[in-house]
Amino acid sequence: MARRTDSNLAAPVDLDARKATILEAVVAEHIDTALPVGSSAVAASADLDVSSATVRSEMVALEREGYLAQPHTSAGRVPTDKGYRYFVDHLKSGVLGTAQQLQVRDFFASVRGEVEDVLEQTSTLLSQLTSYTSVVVGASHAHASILSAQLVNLDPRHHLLVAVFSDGSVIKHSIVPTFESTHAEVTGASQQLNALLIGTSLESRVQVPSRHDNEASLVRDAVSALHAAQPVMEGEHVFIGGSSKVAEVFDGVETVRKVLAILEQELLVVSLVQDILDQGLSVAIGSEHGYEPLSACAVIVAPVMIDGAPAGAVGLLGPTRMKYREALAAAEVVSRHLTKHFAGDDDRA
Amino acid sequence: MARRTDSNLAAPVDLDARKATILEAVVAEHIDTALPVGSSAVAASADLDVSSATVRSEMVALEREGYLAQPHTSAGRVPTDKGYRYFVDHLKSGVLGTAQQLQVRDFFASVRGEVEDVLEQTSTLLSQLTSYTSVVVGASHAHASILSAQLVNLDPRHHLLVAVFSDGSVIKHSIVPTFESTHAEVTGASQQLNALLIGTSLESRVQVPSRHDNEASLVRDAVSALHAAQPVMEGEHVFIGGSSKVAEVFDGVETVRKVLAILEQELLVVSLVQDILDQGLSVAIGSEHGYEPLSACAVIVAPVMIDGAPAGAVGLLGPTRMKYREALAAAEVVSRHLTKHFAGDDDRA
DNA sequence: TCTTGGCACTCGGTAGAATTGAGTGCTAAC
DNA sequence: GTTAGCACTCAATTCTACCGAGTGCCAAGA
Repeated sequence: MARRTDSNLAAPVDLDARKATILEAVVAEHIDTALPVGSSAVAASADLDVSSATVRSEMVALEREGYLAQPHTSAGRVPTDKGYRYFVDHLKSGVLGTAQQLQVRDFFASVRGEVEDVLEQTSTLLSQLTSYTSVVVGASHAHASILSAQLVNLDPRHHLLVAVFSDGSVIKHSIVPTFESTHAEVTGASQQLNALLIGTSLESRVQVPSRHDNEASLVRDAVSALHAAQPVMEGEHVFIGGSSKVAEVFDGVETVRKVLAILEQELLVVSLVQDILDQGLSVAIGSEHGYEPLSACAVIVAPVMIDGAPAGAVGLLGPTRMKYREALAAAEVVSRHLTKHFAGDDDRA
Repeated sequence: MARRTDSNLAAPVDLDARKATILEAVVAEHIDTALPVGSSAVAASADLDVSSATVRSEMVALEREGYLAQPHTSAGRVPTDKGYRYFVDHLKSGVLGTAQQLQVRDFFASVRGEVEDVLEQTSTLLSQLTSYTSVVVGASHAHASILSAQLVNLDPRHHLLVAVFSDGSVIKHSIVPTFESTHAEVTGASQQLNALLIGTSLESRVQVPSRHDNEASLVRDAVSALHAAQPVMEGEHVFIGGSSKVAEVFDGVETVRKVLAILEQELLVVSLVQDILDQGLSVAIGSEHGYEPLSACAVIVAPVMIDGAPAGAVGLLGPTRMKYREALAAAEVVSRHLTKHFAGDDDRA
């Protein structure tokens, strides 16, 4: 399973077998212990029958090539982002533990409710499965068509536009005209809106009435409000689960603060996920995504499909030394279930 | 301004003037420096003309009475929760800095949009003003009456109930009957629902049709779905701003983790805020609210009113050594503005 | 009786020195 | 090309001494 397209990067230079084994041993060990890994540990663990001295000389090579780094002389080696990248690219895909598989199955067998609720709960699930912070990004409504649009009279000066979309989403928008409207005018405008908007999507432009009466004016206000809402929709469906994991998983208050600060900006999180997907990656390590404050992080993403079209994504955010195999497995399994949940419409009991 | 009712606690024993001055000096100094405060510092700062020895002997008394504590012999004193409580109860109310006042004014002069958006942005504002994590709890919809209810046909087996309330809120709920319905049936059910529900609130029971045709069945499903949604509504409107401040303001990863974990459970946050309001407090210090994981925290709350009735609250969460005067001032100012914003309906341009 | 200067004492924090030990790089021999 | 051997490096740990902020107590003074 390729975890990276070669589109925008030099073809991955493959290391010879022994270097690869050593690199992988270092990464695995470091992920486990969070400590620099020494040559003797590698010589002992990996089943290459060479002495630590040999490992050592290979390690200088790996360091020269940028896969490993030394915190200081006389310490063991630590993987660089490039080292993690190699590791991830050559990872044989893992499987979820049976207990976790069961948990996922149970979850999707019993979730019900609105899309938003499902996504929110999914983000909690994903975070529990992995002990990392999870991100679930919902579909954009841009392409959904409008099934119903109505204007509701709150009081003479305040009206509420409520639009229902074919994907089951609903948006509302206050309309506060500069004039008072009669009940009849609002009802009339509501009917016109329905006629005008049903079947259109947020992307399509519609012909608004050009008359100057209150009713026409309401219709114009409503339509423009609706189209103004479009950019907002993107960010509407971000669910972040397990933000407290950030404090468990990163060391250094400053890192924790920076990551939390990023997570607070949901729009930014959406574009982060989107960027990674656009790059064709399923894992972005360290500085591979451009977000400097997250340079200590690795982000895993997996797209969710509806009708074969991308319609959102699930993601995991952890330290660069995260447990890639397990986390990738979890993200993939959950995204697959989610895709099925929205496609086969219902694995409900 | 009383920050505590005496309803459930022994009447506050008032300390003699000198003890009070000393206690207040210790608290103020500790809030400022986060360090234990020594007798000489107090003797120097507070304008009581006594020697450090005298201060010392008073401090032993204050410690015996539970207002102060010593981290260890030969360290200065640190306030206990009881000490903070005295401090807060005798705090003369502060005023916001002019820059901040301006910021609040500007904010409320220019916010617009749906209630949810306003509340969310308010929570960000409050957190920026104070450098603490903020909580904004929106009104419950229980009392709002229904202005419109309609059933929209997504496909023959999936319908969406959309209800609009007099307070401008909208809720939706999927209806997935066990049978397929014609367009006419859905439209019919929609009309019946409108007739049935308009003017009722989520609290009032309505008479549902007892017939056995599809249309009646849809109506029953929709009504019960709507009433089942009620408990959920409470939690619908919680906005937490500045959760990254948690990492700035508390020391100890474990504390940060615990606090974040609490903040993740929005329902819990709502009841925390509600509990504090119910106790008649505007500040809950340390273990005064029953939430053990938050024993290192102080929580400030200020109710938001609509039409004279409580309709939500704003809150701030910080360490027990938080800057009470400023934080209280910010919470009060913001809650007042918010109240005005929703009442005077609009200080918009 | 309250206040205060004086004084011995406590104990966390810091700074420096010594030590440890994991791990390296190099080299000479296999 | 591999490896055992060895000198070297350097963070981390331990130990020591010591400083000093702060206390508690007491005896003298108001």
